[in-house]
Amino acid sequence: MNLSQIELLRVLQETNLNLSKAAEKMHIVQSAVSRQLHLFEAELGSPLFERQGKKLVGMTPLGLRIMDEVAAINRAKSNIQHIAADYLDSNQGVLHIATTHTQAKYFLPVPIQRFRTKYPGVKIYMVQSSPDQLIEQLHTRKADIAICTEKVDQEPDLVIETCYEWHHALVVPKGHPLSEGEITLQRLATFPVLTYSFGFTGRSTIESAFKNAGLELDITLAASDTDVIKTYVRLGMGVGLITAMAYDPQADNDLVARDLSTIMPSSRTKIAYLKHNYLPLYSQHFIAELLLAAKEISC
Amino acid sequence: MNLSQIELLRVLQETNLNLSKAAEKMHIVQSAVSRQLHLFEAELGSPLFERQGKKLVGMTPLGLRIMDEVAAINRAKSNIQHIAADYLDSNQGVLHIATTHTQAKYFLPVPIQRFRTKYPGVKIYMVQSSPDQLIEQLHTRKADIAICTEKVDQEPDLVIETCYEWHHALVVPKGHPLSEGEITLQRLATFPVLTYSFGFTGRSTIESAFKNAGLELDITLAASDTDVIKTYVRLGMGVGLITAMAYDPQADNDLVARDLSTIMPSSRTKIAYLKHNYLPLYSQHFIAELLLAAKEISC
DNA sequence: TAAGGTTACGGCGATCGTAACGATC
DNA sequence: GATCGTTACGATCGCCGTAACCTTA
Repeated sequence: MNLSQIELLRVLQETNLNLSKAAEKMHIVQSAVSRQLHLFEAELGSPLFERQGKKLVGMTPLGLRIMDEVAAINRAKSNIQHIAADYLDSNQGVLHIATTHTQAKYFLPVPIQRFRTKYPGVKIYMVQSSPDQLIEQLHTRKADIAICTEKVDQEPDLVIETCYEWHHALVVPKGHPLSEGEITLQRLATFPVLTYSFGFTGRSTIESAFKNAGLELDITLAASDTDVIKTYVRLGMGVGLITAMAYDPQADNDLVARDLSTIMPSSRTKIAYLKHNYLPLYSQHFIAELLLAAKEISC
Repeated sequence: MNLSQIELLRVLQETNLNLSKAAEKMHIVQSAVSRQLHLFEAELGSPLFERQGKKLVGMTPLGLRIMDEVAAINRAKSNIQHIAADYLDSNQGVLHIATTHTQAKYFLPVPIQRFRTKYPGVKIYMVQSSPDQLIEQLHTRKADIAICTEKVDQEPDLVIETCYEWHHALVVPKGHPLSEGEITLQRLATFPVLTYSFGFTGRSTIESAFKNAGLELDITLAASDTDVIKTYVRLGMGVGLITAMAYDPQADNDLVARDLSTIMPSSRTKIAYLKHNYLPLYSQHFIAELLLAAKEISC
């Protein structure tokens, strides 16, 4: 048994058990991969893969059971490398942040800018994706840290820290009936609503708020992007329900924002990362920076 | 990085950072070990060991941090091998049981005999040791399963299952004053006591029982071995406090046993094994056998 | 001087790449 | 015939063992 055989098992999983693709990923010829797999299976004494003819079509129960251990080894190996690299120079490296458009545009700019001045040697990659894919990004190690609002509870293997709490706001064009007077869910429900797509930025809290009040919600347009929503609000297509921090008093001075914190439950944006995965010092500092920025928002 | 380098780090720890000893353990020459260590340190970019001259005298912070990952890799690697071996033939293998004399003599015979008839191909090794060393035996992998009564709570990395609950009994020669009448702690305390050595077989519950009653305990002789205690009871050196199951009505018919369950708290014997360590099927069955035998005792 | 560690060098074996072949769609 | 996997063979590179040397108790 050796580490490249362990690595091979991981790569095979990522390539749908395709030896040729795996060989390519590992920068060796396909025949070498084939041989190593056979050698490994021979060493263990039983096959790890189900085969149809020569093609790999699945894993044996033994293979499946062993993949857990394989994952543990690969994780630890990569941790060793990262810890050592971090120890050599904790001021440079790469940081992959998976998040949604809203966070990237309205929350992250400040903490990221501060982080960059402290760690100019760290390259930052933003991996934008939909909320339900964020966790997947962590597991496939395309991202080191995910920042998300929905669906991240009760995931084992993940560390989840609450980042900040926020409310939705209503945005309407100046002069719109809802720009004045008391806002209630009942009153809101009489207008067509523009808000986030399903799964995005607290959409679920909006739905449950209306559902609990026994009201029907008429969502005319759903977007994953606050700016799109604002654009259509400006066109008079309806009233916008967006996260309060996405309202910019200067840029959006043609719109009126109304606080909804009294009639809508709050949402929580969280930071998530893999439990057994080593985070370099700069990543830990980045998280600290996020939490600091979050505190400032709350004030 | 390769697996033998990882293995080397583990062996170095076990040999007090002695390269020559490590080489011997790994069945290669010392120069090879030296080279591999240097290569590994070079690959990581920083030393893992503190050196005085050429001697290794300790680990760097980096080295210490990395040892956790090294342990994880070695664990997973060994798990892979065991899982595969188990899958090949779950009816043979080796089972190391760490336990104390009392368990080995009075509790284990029945479950072990039953286990042997089911798994004649499994070799059983009894690792007798003192209770405070039992856990050490697990961590150093000299034992797969430990059976013990004291000091096994709140160990992380260990799975602990309660096996059975038992009480102490008093044994005295026939005709002894305590062979009749009500037994109280007060009355007991007026006699010299023979019982287990510190740390053994519920010794601590005996002590606390007397202490809570404000009584001084006069322990004339302490042994780790019930048979030694019985021998000295026969010689009239005092009254014996032993585990109830160690009294054999036939073999010990010259002694009288008195139940102490009403005046002495019960003790719990537990089964312990490493958390991230794969236990072969037969080991799992052995544990089931233990729990079954424990149930029968309780009846 | 013994014990522990490093370095140089030669040989052997593991593993790779090339290449030809086999199977399956 | 294109894709995917296996097998044979020669070449290379890594790693071990021998051995000479260095350092410190």
